[in-house]
Amino acid sequence: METDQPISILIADDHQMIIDGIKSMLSSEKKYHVMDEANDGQSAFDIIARNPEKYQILLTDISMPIMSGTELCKKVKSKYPHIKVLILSMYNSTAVVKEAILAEADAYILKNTGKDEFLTALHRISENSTYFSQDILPIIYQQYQKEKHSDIIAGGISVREKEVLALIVKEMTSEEIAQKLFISKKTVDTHRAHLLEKSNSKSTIGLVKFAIKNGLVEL
Amino acid sequence: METDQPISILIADDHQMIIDGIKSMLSSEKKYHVMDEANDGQSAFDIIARNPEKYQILLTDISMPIMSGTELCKKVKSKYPHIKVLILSMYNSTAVVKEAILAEADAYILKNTGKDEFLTALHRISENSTYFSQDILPIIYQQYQKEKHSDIIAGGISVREKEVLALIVKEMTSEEIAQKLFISKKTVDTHRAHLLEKSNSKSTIGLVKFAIKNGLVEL
DNA sequence: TAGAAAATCAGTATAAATACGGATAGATTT
DNA sequence: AAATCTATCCGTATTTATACTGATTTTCTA
Repeated sequence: METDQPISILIADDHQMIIDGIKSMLSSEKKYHVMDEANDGQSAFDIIARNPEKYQILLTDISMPIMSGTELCKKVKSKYPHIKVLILSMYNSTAVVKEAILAEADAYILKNTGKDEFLTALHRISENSTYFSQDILPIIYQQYQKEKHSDIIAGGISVREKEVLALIVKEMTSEEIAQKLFISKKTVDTHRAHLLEKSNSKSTIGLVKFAIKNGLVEL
Repeated sequence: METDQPISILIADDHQMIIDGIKSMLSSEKKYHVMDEANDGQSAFDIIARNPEKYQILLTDISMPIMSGTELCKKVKSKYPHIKVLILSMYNSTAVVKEAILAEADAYILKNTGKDEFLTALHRISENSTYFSQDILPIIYQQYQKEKHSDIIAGGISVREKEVLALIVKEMTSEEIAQKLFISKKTVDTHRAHLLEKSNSKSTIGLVKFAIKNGLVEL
């Protein structure tokens, strides 16, 4: 199937410039063809759902509004396993990489890598192989397997903790968060303590940076 | 001079993919030619300093390591005023736009704008005109003129305040910051209060987000 | 040179976050 | 069945941050 007609690609990125850049980059490569594009995870998923057989490769950013790249990857991989997913990320952090692996991404590259590596990644996943940016290889061969709980995400942070973290980043106090989630302020404090540990932060400030770096929240 | 030989461009961006994307986008436009590239502000400046006449347009990202895009813009504009500067930004905030204007940028566009707008911006600055992304036009025609103090940056934040902010984002307490800057903790608290006002934040969390959004710190 | 703004410092008070040291119930894994 | 992990809760104490109302010096600029 790689011989005559080009491999069709769907790009999901909230930065139009990245999309246009990639399209231009690929315009000279007749092996690939960018069929459609989306600016958030949900639209990307909808586009695929409308005609799943149309796409062979999904090229997605990590941090996008409405639905993140990793969530999109998970959903696509579970419903349309024939689609290869290449994740593009701004940051090179253990947590995000692990999340991408757990989402069963086929390739993961950083946005600060060049055209060559990008094309290599595309070639590899077209051959049913995988490609992970060189910088993150050490991370992969660690014990990510044992953390394969569906309810554990970036850096061992639970869904509940993530929920609390999102509200913290929204400048809410423990008191306010407690009310919003119908739990005690003490419980929120405990979550905070665990978040501080898991993110190796000294204070809430570190927490905010952690959340942003790991794409757990929208800036 | 626009007639025969292409207009030479220098790109500064710490994301190689953006550089390659832009290069691909411009490869079909024979009017422009990307001569060189840099991954941070300092290298970009060095490259220009080595041969200032070689470049007609500087295309730079806002947030870059070592030297930011706006700083780069200021330095280039003061030493080599013949070079037109187009600033590429991730975020569309009043503060950043104002900073870009004060840095005398010729064009300012967002990374989520498409190829067309990008080319329009290039054409405009080639004709000694300016181009500012449509979304930010209202901001421009406000009283940015009266804030034209060289020591005032993003959102009316002074250099000292910016200094304090940078340390806050590094998870330092007021006490620690006071020691580091050889001032009283009370002074640091005052700076904090002013920063909270100017960034419209309820707490330090908002301050951190503000700093990141406006490229005042490296994440 | 008068006025504005920045940078410095102070007191007092409250609110919020962090650090301890616990505890319990439920789910999952080994 | 035992161990582990999550999510929930409590008390006490300390540290940090924020709010409010001041003030002084310097620096720049209109």
